[in-house]
Amino acid sequence: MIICIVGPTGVGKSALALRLAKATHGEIINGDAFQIYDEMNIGTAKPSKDEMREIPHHLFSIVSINDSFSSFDYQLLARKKIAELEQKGVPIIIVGGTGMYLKSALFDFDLAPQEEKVDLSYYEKLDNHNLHLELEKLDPEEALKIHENNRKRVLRAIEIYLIRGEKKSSLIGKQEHRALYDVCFVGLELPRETLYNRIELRVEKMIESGLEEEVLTLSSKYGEDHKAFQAIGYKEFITGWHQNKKRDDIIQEIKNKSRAYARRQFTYFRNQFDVNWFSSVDEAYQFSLERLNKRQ
RNA sequence: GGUUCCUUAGCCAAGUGGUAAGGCAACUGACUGCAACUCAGUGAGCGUCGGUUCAACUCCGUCAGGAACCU
Repeated sequence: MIICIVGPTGVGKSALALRLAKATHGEIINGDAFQIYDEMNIGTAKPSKDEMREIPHHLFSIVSINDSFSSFDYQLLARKKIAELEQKGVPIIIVGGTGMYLKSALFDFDLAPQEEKVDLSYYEKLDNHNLHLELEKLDPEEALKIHENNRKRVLRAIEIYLIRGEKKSSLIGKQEHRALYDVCFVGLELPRETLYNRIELRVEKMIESGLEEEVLTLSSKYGEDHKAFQAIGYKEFITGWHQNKKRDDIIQEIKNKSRAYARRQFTYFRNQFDVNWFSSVDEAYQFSLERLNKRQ
């Protein structure tokens, strides 16, 4: 039995996971795209060293900022870790806010093991509209689903076809769209206003804890051009410095982006997973505990 | 007390005598190798009252609120 704790940023997922793990001698697997990276601690609200020492935490800080990481890598590592813990017979608690990572690991996503590079330069030169027309030729079904302005996704759908020789739509069509594990999704929610206040407070705490210094240190150590720095808090400081933005404006921007992110997470979890939602942490805790105990 | 100017969605803001750009925020949604990414959709009839006009948010006046300057 796997308990997968989801919800928007700042609701208290990590704390719930920790509490559950302590009570059940369970172990925690990270389901967050940026807590994966080493050295990004303050901005990603990673659990503290003490907490990690107390309870086994997996898939935290395992990738260097230099490395590129994707949902394929996550799928591989997470599944491996799940198998290992199932073998060991401990309760598994996955916590994270990255819906797609969770979905790709837990559901029957078909991601090709190694992806060769294909030359997309012809496509990259096209404007949005013509690029979309190209996808329409290769994979009309997929073209219907992706808006032509969503260049990134249109390009990726074309790339999938070129690499795999099969349409993205047909690859997805072959899947059963069900979870591969006995997993129970537990969602934490709060009224918008309460959540937004918590998020703002959390950002302020991050600033006090030295987020700005962390960003400066890491970006000068590794350079600024890394996927990892797309993370909220890092991105805003890096681009803000270049644009000579005022510190307060940068902080405000981080708050805004965090709120918008929380909103998107709600949309994702509500509509992509079958989640048991709780606005009370205690109730979520009780519910999860019962689920875990039932299987042991 | 006088003169001039301003008043457009939650905020910022463009605009024309013929029925209102855009940005931010908010909300809804999409999401199968960048996902804390990327993308789509949704809102006002223009401070108030009255007048001119075929037609006013756009012209005239009234009142209210605000700004600047003068005394």
